[in-house]
Amino acid sequence: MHFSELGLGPEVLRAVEEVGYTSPTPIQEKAIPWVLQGRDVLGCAQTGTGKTASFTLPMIEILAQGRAKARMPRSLILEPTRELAAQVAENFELYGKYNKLNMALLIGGESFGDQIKKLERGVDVLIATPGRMMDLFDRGNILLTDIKILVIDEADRMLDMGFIPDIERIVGLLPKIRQTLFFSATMPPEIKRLADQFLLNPREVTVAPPASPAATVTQALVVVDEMDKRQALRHFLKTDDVKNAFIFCNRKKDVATLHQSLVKHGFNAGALHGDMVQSKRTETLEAFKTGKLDLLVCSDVAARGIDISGVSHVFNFDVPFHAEDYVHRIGRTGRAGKSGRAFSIASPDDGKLVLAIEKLIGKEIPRVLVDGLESPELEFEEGGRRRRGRGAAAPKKDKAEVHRPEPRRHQDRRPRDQGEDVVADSPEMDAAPRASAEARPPRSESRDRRDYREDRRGDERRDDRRDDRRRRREDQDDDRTPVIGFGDDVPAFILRAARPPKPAEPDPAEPEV
DNA sequence: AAAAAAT
Repeated sequence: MHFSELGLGPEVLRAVEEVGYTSPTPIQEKAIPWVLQGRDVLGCAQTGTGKTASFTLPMIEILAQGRAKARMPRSLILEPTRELAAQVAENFELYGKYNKLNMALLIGGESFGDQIKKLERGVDVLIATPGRMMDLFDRGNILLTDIKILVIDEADRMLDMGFIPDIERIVGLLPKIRQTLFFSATMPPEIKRLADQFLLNPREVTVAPPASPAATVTQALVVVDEMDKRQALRHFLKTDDVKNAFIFCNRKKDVATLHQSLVKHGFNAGALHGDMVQSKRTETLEAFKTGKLDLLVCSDVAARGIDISGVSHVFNFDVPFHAEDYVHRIGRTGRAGKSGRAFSIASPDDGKLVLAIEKLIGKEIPRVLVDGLESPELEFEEGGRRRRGRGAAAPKKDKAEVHRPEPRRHQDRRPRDQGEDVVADSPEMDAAPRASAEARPPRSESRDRRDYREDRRGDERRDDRRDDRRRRREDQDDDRTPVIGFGDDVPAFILRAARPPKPAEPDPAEPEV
């Protein structure tokens, strides 16, 4: 199947060709002809399937005829997050290169002025998040009477985010005669109801979810005490050949503190969450995309849909609250047939969350150990009583067998504070051999621990048991090589540890347009 | 529980 067989015009085809794609993905192949015929489409597809181009390409084609009048856009695309909206806008720019279409991106956090100016000039394509869209409408800057095509993207996520009332209101303002394209990764009853309400005799297009990340992404999980999480993360960052990575936190404030901590440790990291100024969000994401930033510490704002090719790792600094988010997060790597690695850092309290994830993905996430860090067992609450178990398996006696040599090309990217010229603020716990814990001046204490304690200042729930453990650890011999030891139950992972396995399915590598 | 989205 070739793009030229879908009924797209020469301008669009030329743009597609220049980007380097020759054959459409399944959803593009199925949906584009229907869209071109003016039919409503109900698309059941996730990001990563080429979904975006399945509506942008035919829309460019359709909108190439005719011209927009001032304030009367001819099409409207609704997206759940600002970043996704921006991504769709880029898509239009890319493929609309040879069709002169006017486009406006209406998202919050950016000045009204420019957006209003564009609307005044007349736009063919309006790409918006619901809040800003309604705001501008209520101010009288948009007339929706000329909308010919409506796209509702990621409907299930809109539902999760509580946007459905907004969406219903917006759709109520549109002409009844129009073409509607409705996409959702899942079809729960509430979404089905919406689809019935918005669509007229739609063609249903369903594509299998892209090879589940569970198959294309090598996963591992470490259980450490809450206060050791940063050190565990840094260990992975330095020893696992990390080219670039998403690092997910559950809370915005933790995104900020972890980001600061990583920067202090010399990592080239940026931060992204929904409370940041939009200009910073855009700038940071762009820097990460173009490789100016190696690491992106982020909240779940970036968990879904964000498409950056060639991300080598995903780290869950926190185990996500919702199991589905785990799948979305690790799906940021291992894209387009490439391999990816995902490490999750759990604290003992995360037992239930880990179980939920393993149930969802249908397998156990291989446990790993970080040398030098104690790995407590996961705890599960059951009927008020605590049951423990299924943490990491006991470390292997024979370390040599599972020893992974300290890598190599990371050395040059490594924070400068490693080694002898350790300065006062220098944090790395293992940086230099030291005497006993008692003999050490307080400032050589790990920064993490200080930060951690500062975070918890005033929090009386300090756990003496932990202090004991900590002392024991600090007394340990210090000239150890950081190694990941693997639990007994995961021999396959050990064998492949140095090189991620090929995806289970030799992915046909359908180019995503 | 948290995060997302309008100011």
